[in-house]
Amino acid sequence: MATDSTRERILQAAGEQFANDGFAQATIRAICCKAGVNLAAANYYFGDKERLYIEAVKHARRLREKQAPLPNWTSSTPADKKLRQFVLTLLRRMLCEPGDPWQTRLIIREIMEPTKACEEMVQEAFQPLFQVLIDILQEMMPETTPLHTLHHWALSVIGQCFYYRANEKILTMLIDGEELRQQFTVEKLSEHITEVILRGLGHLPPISRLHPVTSSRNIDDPV
Amino acid sequence: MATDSTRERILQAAGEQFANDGFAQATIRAICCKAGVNLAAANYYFGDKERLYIEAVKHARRLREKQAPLPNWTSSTPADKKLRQFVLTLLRRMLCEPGDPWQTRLIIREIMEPTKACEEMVQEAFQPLFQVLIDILQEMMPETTPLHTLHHWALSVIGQCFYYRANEKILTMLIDGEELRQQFTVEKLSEHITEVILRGLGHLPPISRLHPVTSSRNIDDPV
DNA sequence: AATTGTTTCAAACACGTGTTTACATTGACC
DNA sequence: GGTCAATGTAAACACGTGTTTGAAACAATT
Repeated sequence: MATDSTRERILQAAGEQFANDGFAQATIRAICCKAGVNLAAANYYFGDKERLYIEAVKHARRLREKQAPLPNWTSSTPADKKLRQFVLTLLRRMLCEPGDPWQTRLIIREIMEPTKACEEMVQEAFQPLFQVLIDILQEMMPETTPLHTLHHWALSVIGQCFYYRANEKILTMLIDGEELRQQFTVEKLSEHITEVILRGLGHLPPISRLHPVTSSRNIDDPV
Repeated sequence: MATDSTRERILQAAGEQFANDGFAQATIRAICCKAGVNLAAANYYFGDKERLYIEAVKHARRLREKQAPLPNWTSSTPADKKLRQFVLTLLRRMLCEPGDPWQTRLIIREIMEPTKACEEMVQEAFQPLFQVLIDILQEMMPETTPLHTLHHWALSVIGQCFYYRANEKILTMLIDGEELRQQFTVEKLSEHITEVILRGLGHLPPISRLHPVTSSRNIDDPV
């Protein structure tokens, strides 16, 4: 049908506009203009601006998950390999190169300023993904590890990944452009983040033995 | 002068409104109403909405730095203690409990969606803070460590801290409220984040020896 | 007391926005 | 070909917003 074409065009244009300008700043006029359809078409297909926004967010998330899916693991896949691939996938979704990352920008916006679209997104996508990460970490830590400790480590993983997308603009002001291009690729970042976690969990040899343990307080290993 | 009083009142009200609603959504009418001054007063004192916003952001940052300053260190202060206190300070600024954290919400907004106010903020506050962190890390890592590696580790620290503020709403949907209240305090979070980094750098004993090193690839220690 | 500069105020202006409406066009089905 | 529902279009509407204006209230100085 031709209707699907206009509907799709509006959804695409709306996604880009909302990602760039936010919900309030983006105008239906600009969206319809970019989509090459009449002003009233958006309201005709989606009712009002808010429902259009919600649909655009859902659309963006579905797109993004297809573009960067988690690999299939077997029961024999080692946990640290799963962690490595998990981080890589998360970063791919965040930074989504190559191509225009409007989907992720839109999702980040929704995370920072949740609307009605957020709840669906969390339950459909974030909650399961979070659980996958928890399961991986659980394999790498003692059985007796309390749940909140698993949560802390999981958020350490996600936090590091999230930062590079969220503070993109700040990064370009703090770090030289050439260094960013060469050392802050998806591959190198995922490599670094994985190593921070693996070393932290004692699954990799320490980074150097030049500096001995000089903790200013004692850590009692509960096991 | 009485003029200073109204100016201050507008600045305070503007900060709260902009923090809650963002630049576009916040209205001068609402700000002046909350401040208890006439509608035209905002334009009278600040010219236009954008300059009011910029002043509000500057005001918020200055307030926040006074409320949570970095401690004074001597040359004999051990690096891991400095790191611990750095993380604690950063988290205090982010989460700024107790009290209404409108200052931080406004700053986070500016980070996510930079305007003219951002450049001043980065150069006056973030750049120096970033350098302090780099210096601390440099003390804990081999002399030969390349700059971009220091940057990676520094961003691992900041990223973990940032996440808890930025994704506040998401956290409440992923993690039980009671657990959040008990296990996600500023003190416990800073403790965890510091330990992730210290263990990663080999400055603390590993978390457990139950699970042996099972890396699926080799790490060549360049030193 | 008069004057001058500053601050406050209510009202109005100009503009952009989401939404609606009434009409035109299309396209499938009998 | 005629009918009718679905879709596309342009214009208008209703409302909220940032900003301006011109006068009133006030403070300080002469």
